[in-house]
Amino acid sequence: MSKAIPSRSEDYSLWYNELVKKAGLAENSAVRGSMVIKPYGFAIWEKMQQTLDKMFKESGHENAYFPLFIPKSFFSKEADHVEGFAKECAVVTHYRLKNDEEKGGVTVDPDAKLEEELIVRPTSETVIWDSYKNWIQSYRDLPLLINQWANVVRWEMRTRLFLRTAEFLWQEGHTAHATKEEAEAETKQMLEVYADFAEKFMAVPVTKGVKTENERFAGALETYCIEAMMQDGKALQAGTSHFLGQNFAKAFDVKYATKEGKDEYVWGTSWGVSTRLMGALIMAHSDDDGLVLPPKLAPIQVVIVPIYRKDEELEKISEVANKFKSELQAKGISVKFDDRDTQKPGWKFAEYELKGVPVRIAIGPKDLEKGTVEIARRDTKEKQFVEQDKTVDFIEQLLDEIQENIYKKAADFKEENTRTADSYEEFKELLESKGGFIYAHWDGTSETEEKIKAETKATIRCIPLNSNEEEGTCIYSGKPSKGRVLFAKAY
RNA sequence: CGGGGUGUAGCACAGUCCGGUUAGUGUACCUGGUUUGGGACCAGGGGGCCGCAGGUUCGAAUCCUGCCACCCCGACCA
Repeated sequence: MSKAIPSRSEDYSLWYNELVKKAGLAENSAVRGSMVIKPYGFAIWEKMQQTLDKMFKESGHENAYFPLFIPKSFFSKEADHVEGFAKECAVVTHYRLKNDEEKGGVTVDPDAKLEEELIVRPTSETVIWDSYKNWIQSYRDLPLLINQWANVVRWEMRTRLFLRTAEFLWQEGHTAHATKEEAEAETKQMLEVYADFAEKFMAVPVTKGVKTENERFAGALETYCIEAMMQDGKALQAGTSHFLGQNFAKAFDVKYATKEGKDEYVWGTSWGVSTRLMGALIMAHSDDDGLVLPPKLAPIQVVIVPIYRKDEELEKISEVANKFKSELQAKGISVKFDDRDTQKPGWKFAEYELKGVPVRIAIGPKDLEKGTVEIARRDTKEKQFVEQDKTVDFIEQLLDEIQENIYKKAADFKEENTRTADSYEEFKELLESKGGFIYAHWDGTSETEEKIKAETKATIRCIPLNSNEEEGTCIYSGKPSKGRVLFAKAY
């Protein structure tokens, strides 16, 4: 099968779509807007999950599970929340089918109408806070630090594999605290966890910041986020962490008794990342030959391809290959020895490049003679011969080097495509000609933000956390501004 | 939901304008043989509700109507 994918320069969107499908990550399903995550794609997601789950547990969180269905009435308890999600909810109205006498097949049984409709969760704040009401009585019950791995449904108009699907997988953390300060600290802590994960594991550099009022989570007082840059210069929101204040505590009447015996509302946070991270991972590093995976998240880190003519040769090569396989595995490196005789070496090379396997070892008759192996790295496509007794150490080091290199490449790209604009003309010119991230002054009003969005399609991705205070004037309104914010076109 | 485009073998496409033998090509698949350091070659073979449903016609992949799905551009989107 010809697996060539379109080039990025030709058509970036098409390149992404084809890559996702050809690399065996995911495909569209029979259900509109919902994808099938295929084994290789799911293996990458599982690695992300395992890593994140460990990070959550190390920071004191526990996993739990709450229902998929949420009673409709729960949504209306928090006004901003319902407004934010109402437009994209899937609703369950009946609980039974029956045979269709007229048209054949089955039809919804009108006698099986639910008293109260159920909403398929688009996020779980409401159902979780309803439980928290019963779980929290006293300051001794706090903080409550819960995470849930789940699927959620948001009825999106236009979907794209991983980046925006009607149903997606994610984790959502929901915590309750005695004080505002504690909840704020939690919100920021989880933002740091996300940023660490993105940079150290996904090798994707991110900008940390706070969302403007327009972009804030429905029901939150403050939304923190990490924003990544894709290879086409567009921004991708990779994770969010929300400070909910006492909004949900008040909506669901979650109070605790203080040491002094007074009743107080608890303070909440919620935070999440989704299978959208897969999109970020793919778009940040991959090239026209296929995926480029960071070693820390690659399901297969090293693949060994034998090159042989006769069965005796394969036998000898297998001995060497299996020795490397077990030695590498002993060091915690995942290895696949592809000794299938149904595909030729060249075919396998192309296949594992498409799948983004970081390191490839080829062993052939020449290597047996010389006591070497050929080692190829996916990120730079460099190949070299390495002596067999140095191979294991070499690879261990090489995996670290690849992890670092692809991070650096992405970080350099992000820096090269981050610019400042001091006038609206310059802003529009930069956005049009170069894209990328643009730091510019903004007067702090939603009105200005929306006008800029309408005229240029760029939005304020965030107000960066590390930005220096700098007096200036808004590029749009000319009004005073205390610092630059990050603008970009976004996914 | 609005504008545009596309649905033909697992995948990529031709054929559709102008209806007419048995619907083709590449690739993938199966069999046999030769091969194997970058997607092998030769020979033979199998695979099609032509997106779905209706209609026009002696006859529909082709014409008409409706629907569905996907892609692009908008709108929408934490």
